[in-house]
Amino acid sequence: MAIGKPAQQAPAGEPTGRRQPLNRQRVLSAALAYADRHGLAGLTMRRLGTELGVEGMSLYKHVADKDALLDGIVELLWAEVPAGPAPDAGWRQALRNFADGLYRVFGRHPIVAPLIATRNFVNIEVLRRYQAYLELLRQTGFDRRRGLDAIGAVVGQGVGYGLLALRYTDPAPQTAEPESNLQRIRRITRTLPADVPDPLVELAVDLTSECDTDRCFAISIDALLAGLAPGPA
Amino acid sequence: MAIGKPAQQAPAGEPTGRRQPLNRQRVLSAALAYADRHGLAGLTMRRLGTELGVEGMSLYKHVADKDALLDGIVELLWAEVPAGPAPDAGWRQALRNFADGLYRVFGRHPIVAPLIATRNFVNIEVLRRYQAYLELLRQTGFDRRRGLDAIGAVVGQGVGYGLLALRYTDPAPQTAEPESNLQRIRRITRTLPADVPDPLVELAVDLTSECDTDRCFAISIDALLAGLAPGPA
DNA sequence: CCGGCCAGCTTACGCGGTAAGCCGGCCGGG
DNA sequence: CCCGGCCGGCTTACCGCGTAAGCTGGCCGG
Repeated sequence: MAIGKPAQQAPAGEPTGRRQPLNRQRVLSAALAYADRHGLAGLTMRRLGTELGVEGMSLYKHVADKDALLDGIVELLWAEVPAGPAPDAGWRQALRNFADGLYRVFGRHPIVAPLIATRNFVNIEVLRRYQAYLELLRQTGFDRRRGLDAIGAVVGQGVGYGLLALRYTDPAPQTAEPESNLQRIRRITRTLPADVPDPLVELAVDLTSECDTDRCFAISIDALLAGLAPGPA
Repeated sequence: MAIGKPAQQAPAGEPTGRRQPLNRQRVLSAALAYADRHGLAGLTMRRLGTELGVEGMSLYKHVADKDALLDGIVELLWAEVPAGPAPDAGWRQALRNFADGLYRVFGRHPIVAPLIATRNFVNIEVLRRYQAYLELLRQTGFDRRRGLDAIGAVVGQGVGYGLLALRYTDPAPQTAEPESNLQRIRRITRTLPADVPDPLVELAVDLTSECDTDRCFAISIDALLAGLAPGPA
């Protein structure tokens, strides 16, 4: 074998010996950060390894497999959502906050957040939040089932609009200077068949600029909350 | 080279010669069907090729690359949504129908439909539908921008609840006989840390059985539509 | 002082996407 | 009637991925 790194002794900074050992948390946050920057397709066990100064295979000591890694990322994303209602908030305000926090996660992690919608949904962070808000709802007179439905509705909106906002904006290039109008049109058109009638192209352009997803979200969460009410099923 | 299929002449059914040549449509629907049955991870260019009686590489004559294939599948999914308002329907009814059609796609293609939320959003089928419904809204007094917002809101709900319904149900096993209650608990718990408190486990179980996503969806789409109104921004 | 343990390393396998080029049959022009 | 080009499909080859299996060297409790 090659000698590997001869200096297992920490290069300069660690007290006792060897570098700070990995653990699930460090692996997951590194994965989230890496995917945020390099895209989901760019996230690879080997590359994540190098990022952490470690061989790819070593990660398997801390996550079962790549699926588990992705599920762990989802956990981290949920951890950014308010963990429970503010102490003085009414239930509507609390749920609005909850949904809003969820919605915002998509803005902060445009590339990674869709995992929330596509991977295993149930994880501790989710359960903790559901329980906290459910508790509040029960105190307000919701029965368990109605409460779960209400929370579900609110989560559905957060996720739905969060995704929609991304999709409307998404294929943005992220280069230094903003793209010209013509460039944008060409980019949008490229995935479409050649014979798309002009009005549809215009529509496509408007979709990425005219729509105010934030406002749509606010409006419809308010409408929803107005339509909900305590009581048994 | 190997002789390949010696009988290029159609085996029994085709008139002129060789098998019916592939085309984008056939490739896409085969891909959708295959992924429906074998999962997204199971969908492979080579395997899809064999499914179509063709070598994997041949598919690249009809789709640019795998990404384009997936985007094409999304197109097919959208094609299942009502293309425009029924002639006699009011705008609320039309939008409800639209959202509902979208929502149902997730039920019909539980494995594949999440692609709608994660891949390129803009494609012709989408544009066609947006235009059709936008047209109706404008006739009702919405200005273009408000109309787009309304459609967006409705789509957001369809997608959001569609996904949520899947996630609540999802990790179902699809074996012949239904799993025992204990099996289900174990399955749900497996992805969670070992020390989850019991109430959270109970919550997890309830999430997959107690929640009535259909009803949540109906309620909140109604609430939303009630809250929308024509007029300029 | 030493035995076990465990984080991380190495090797190796099968499979995925796809670039590049090849071939053989059909079809339209001479 | 012949022939040249075209085009659908085939072949080969490359590189990177996820991961099974086993190894190793240093730390730590006895």
